[in-house]
Amino acid sequence: MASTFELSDVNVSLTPLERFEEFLQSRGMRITKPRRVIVTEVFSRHEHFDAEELLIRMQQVASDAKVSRATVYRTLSELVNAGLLRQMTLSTRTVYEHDYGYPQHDHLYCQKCEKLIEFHSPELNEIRDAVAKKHNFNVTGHRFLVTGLCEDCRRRPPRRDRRLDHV
Amino acid sequence: MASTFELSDVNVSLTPLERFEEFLQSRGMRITKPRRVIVTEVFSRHEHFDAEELLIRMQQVASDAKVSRATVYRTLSELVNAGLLRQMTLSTRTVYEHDYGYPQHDHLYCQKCEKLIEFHSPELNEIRDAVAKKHNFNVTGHRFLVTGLCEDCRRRPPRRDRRLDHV
DNA sequence: ATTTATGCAAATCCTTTGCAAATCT
DNA sequence: AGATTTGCAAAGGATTTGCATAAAT
Repeated sequence: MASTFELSDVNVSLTPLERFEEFLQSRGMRITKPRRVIVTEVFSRHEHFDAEELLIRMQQVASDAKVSRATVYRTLSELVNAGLLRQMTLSTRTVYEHDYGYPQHDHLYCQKCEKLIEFHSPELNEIRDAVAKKHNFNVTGHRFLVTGLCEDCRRRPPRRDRRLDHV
Repeated sequence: MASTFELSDVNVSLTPLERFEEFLQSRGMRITKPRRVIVTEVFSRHEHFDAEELLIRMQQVASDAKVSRATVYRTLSELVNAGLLRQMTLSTRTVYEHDYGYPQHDHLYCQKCEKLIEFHSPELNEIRDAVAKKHNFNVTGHRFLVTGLCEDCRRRPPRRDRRLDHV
């Protein structure tokens, strides 16, 4: 059965946890301890992370709050569905980042140190929408990843392995 | 030992096979039958494909030209290194497309039928380079993927599963 | 004759799933 | 109580790897 939840209903003044609880309720899902603990941990830091990194962090919190790998994966998926997290696939791993209450942005990706640098570009959306219009395409989002070498890594001789170019 | 091959040395008038042979030689790698057969098959069609699809195509060619799965993967990787193919990771699979002798472009990705529509946008590079300059970032490439619904799929009610938004 | 590449099957990595037990409402 | 969620371990899918054999230089 389709949920009645719509993005326009988002109340931006809620904390991520409150927002997630609202989402769970709207779908008839339960507010459980593992879910609460995961959201709290996820939003305690702003850096990008992957499932395995989060799992390790989860295993370091108070022993009565430990969560299994399966639940970490399942909850990350729900957080994406809820619009709290955004996910993207880099060359090897799937990374997550905060989406809720965080402005839209894109990334510079350093192929050497794997650092992700965020930037904001309104012009990009204009280009995107113009292209979409031309193709009668209905845009729901985009992903723009600029690959190369960050400031720090430029000092060392760059590597030239095409294998890493795709991300 | 580092190869002396540089992108500026590319002779654009070569066929993909010739170009690959040149690449192999420059690296002291051997020109083998499986490699020749794969390159020929890969460049016999322009559509995007993944490793498994190519493997199936390989198994349908003349029986004396069959190639194993491992060799398909290994050769695809070399074709990317050689600059003949470009690869990108979609939600589930890694797809390849012709790069050699083909103009730079980006894609509209239909989340429903998984179609990839190519488009060209010079303005995009300007934005990219401007942002990079601001961050003292050395660009080697980029990937811009616009997600949504293509013209054909717009006629049916769109799905709203955030899980598919990341590609 | 050497050295590299291939094919096979086993191994790996990341993620998902089945199911009984635990936890919510 | 009744339904959903969790944790575990096993299953999956895609890709990589070790090693003996085949092929290229």
